[in-house]
Amino acid sequence: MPELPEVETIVRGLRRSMPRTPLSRVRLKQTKKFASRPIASLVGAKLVRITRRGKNILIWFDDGRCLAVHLGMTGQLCWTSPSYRPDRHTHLCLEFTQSDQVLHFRDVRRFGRLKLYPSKARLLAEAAMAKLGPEPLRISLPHFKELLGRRRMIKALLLDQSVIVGFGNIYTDEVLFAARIHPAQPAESLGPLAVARLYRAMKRIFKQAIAAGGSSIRDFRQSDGQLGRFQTSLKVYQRTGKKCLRCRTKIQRLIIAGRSTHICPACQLLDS
DNA sequence: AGTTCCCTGAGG
DNA sequence: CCTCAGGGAACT
Repeated sequence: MPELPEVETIVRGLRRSMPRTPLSRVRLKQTKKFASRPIASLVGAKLVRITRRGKNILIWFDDGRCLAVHLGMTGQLCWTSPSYRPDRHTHLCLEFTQSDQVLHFRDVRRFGRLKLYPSKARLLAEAAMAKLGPEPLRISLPHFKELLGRRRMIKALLLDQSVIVGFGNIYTDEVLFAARIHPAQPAESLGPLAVARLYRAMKRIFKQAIAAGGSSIRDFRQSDGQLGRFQTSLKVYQRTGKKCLRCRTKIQRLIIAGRSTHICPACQLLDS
């Protein structure tokens, strides 16, 4: 569930209380999924910055190394105090010299990823990173138009991180509703007006959701443990059977691109 | 490009 | 007990 706005919210929150002292201790739960023993070698390094690429959180150290964190579905990355008691879902704790800030990573369903890279060059060379598409908040309209010149269903295309990054199931449904586009519409069949609506809806919804601290649907928490506020602004996601806020038709749930999909059947017509 | 699987907790 | 939730890798 963490999509671009939730990941951006986490990154901004993590930056706010970043300790500048050396890492003093790494506590790691060794599971098959997070077999990340090399992370322990970060002791002594200092945090220099925290950035985002798509849904990946990049934690940079003064020796050039980078810890890449993907939250998957239920991952949480929070600052806590040294008195925090790791539970059975806490996989990593980073402690810092002369600091009360402890960074911990929890992931109930273990769909997340932790990986340490020796340098920026090695991170960028990683296939999973190199093939990521453009950032929705940076992309130009002409470039966006270009991405849509394929036959695939628009929803499948938006969800594909190698086409464009940051979309997950919630924001895809919301953006398509706002742009009045049916999720099964072949992308290349969208006219210039529809593409422009989609482009503007994408920018607006991502920006508003970031400003609201993301959407807390199930597990999402900001890096300080607070809930996001954008869930109250969602117009179609999980509103199956409720009235469309634009035309009062009942919202339908269907399966598209293997994902549960929410649409207003009157506002989002499939045209051929 | 579509399908399966990973993983756990919530809800029926 | 069963089904569902879904990001992304690894298949086919």
